Amino acid sequence: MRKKQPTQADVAKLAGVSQSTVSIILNPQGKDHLLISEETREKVQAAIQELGYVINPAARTLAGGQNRLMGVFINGSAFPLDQHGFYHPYLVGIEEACIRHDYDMLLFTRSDGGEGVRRIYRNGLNHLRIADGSILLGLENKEELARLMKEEYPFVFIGKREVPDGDISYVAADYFRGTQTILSRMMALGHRQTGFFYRLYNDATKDRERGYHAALAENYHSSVTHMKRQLTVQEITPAFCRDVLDAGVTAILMEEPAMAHAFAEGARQIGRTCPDDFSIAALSDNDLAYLPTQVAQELVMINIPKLAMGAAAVHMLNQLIVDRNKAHDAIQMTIPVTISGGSTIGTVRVEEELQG
Amino acid sequence: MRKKQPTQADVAKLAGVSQSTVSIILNPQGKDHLLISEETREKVQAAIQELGYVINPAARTLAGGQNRLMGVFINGSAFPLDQHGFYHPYLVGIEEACIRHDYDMLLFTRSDGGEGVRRIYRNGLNHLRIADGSILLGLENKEELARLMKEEYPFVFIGKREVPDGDISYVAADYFRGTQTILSRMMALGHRQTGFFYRLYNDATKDRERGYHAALAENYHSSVTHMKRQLTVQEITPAFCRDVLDAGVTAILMEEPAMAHAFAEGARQIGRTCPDDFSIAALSDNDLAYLPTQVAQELVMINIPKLAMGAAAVHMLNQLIVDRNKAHDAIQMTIPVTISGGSTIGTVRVEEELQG
DNA sequence: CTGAAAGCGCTTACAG
DNA sequence: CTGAAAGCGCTTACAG
Repeated sequence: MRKKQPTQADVAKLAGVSQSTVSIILNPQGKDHLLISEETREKVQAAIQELGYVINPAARTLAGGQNRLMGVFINGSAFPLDQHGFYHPYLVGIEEACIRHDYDMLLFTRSDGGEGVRRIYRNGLNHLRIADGSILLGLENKEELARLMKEEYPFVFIGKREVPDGDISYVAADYFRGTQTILSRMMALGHRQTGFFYRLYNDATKDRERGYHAALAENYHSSVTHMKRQLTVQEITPAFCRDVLDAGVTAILMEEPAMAHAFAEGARQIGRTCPDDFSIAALSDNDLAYLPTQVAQELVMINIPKLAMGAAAVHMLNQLIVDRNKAHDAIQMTIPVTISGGSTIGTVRVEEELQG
Repeated sequence: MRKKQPTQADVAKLAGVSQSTVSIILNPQGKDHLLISEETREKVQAAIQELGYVINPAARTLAGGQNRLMGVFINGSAFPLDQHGFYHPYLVGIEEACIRHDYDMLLFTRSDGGEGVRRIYRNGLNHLRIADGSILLGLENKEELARLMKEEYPFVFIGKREVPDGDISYVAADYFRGTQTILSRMMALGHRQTGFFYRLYNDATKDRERGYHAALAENYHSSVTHMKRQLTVQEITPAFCRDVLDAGVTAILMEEPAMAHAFAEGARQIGRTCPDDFSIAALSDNDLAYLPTQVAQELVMINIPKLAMGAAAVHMLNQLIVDRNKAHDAIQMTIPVTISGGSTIGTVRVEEELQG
């Protein structure tokens, strides 16, 4: 039979004080804390030692205290077998910042209703509520976000999400400026015919798209041919590459490195090489571990500052938790990206220009 | 100002029933659950929908319910930057099993008192108590284990730990049989002079040592020369290798692959090669990612079934939690290991035998 | 089948 | 400086 834990009342009885005195001593941030005499404090500490008292976090939360629990809701595995998980770098940043801010991490694992999508609400219950606040990664369900907002549950989204019913707090990568920088660099080297290819059309894609158009607008004032479409990696065949290149496109922006790699491979098979015949760049560094090391090093791409984003999310969420009783605007933070690689962008060949 | 969440009392009022009826409906495992009429049930569900009611987990825990929270206490980073963390494969198994058993994972991150060691108890408070039970990895502090036992907090240790005050529940790898198998294989190939080198002397080392002696005992009935000592990788210099080999030792067991690799390298520098001049094996597969791929493939070594161990820990802990009000013996489980590689073990050369 | 009530172990005004 | 008391939102006997 499991023994009953000692409670504050037990401690109080042993120390010869009231239970609230014990509570006040245990809560240094409370306003009465300084009023307790050193003598009382020592008696209580001694009783705590003697009984092996430990606080009951559930009772503390219920009574209005905090658990210092930071929830992490991932729409996927936090510990994928291959260790190259998309989310891993965010989690590194989150864990590190949680340690600094003195939070434990609560990983919600059991929200998969068998539909392949993890849901926050099941049976009408918000699982997140046991944590003081939560960081959300990869959640696509905007309804659930809207409901969390309505409940005024403190949360921070990693990645950008625009929801209908008002602003949510998020930390995002600056895809706008990253994309703009890369395309401007290409256009400075003479490229005029551009292509923009994405895997999914989501809020991040919209930012990249805006950056793409901003670069077009500021770098070229006469008309420019450009292609823009949604693609899967499987669709990037040699035939597709020929179509794109024969249309005169020489500056290619792909959402994912794997798509850029597939294009370079497809083009090679029809005798076109990079950067001689075309320049190419990726607008993220996702799943880089699955590409050859050389590609990972040479391909021009946007590096998503995942560690910094994870850490920033913890900072922001801590702020929301601390201020949870004040009226509060959403905090939205955009973190600068860096651009790596270099050898997949070059000047436009003279022949190309003559042809074009 | 944060809105107050609706409570069961609010739901009850709207549905025109008592608060306990709402609770009974929300707890399908409770004994009164079947007694509620379908009509009442529907009224209550409708009220829950309308109010957006969500249960308060802290209140539920306090009142004796369960949170289905499984704590994970790691003496290190759960999300190491290099992604080759020692603990990662355990966590993969734990996460997967937590999903199956419907637990969320609570990662205790904030127990580092700045001493480089994470502690369960701080300020006399057991942080683990918010979780229904916890899995412990890499905890060296036997005092804390003893205290957890005294409190009858449900926990499972990953790795073997013998504590003074009784048995703890653990899941361990079968280093005994793994070591015995490897050394028997070496001795079957003619090796008689053996060396056993370890990095730390802990409970796992003791198991390996027992396996080592078991193999010696069963394979050779006359006297045998053997070396046994504690080592760091740094100490494995060419001079050290010469000493060992010149002493006639031909069968070498190293705790870690890195130690085995260092020995093979050191030996190569003094002109001795494996498996011609000696056979070598590692008694774990820790930190394999840092060794050359070829070494990782060829070196004979014990593969620790980390995924299976993590999953088994969750199963066991779930059992302890379910049975927490019954008297309970500790559950101790040893999981078979496999042995990989092969080309670092060979027959003893005739010259060696003549020399020896 | 359903409700009134005790109790889980805390925090926090409030009263002295 | 310290204590008595209300209340946080549930679960679970208990009574009907």
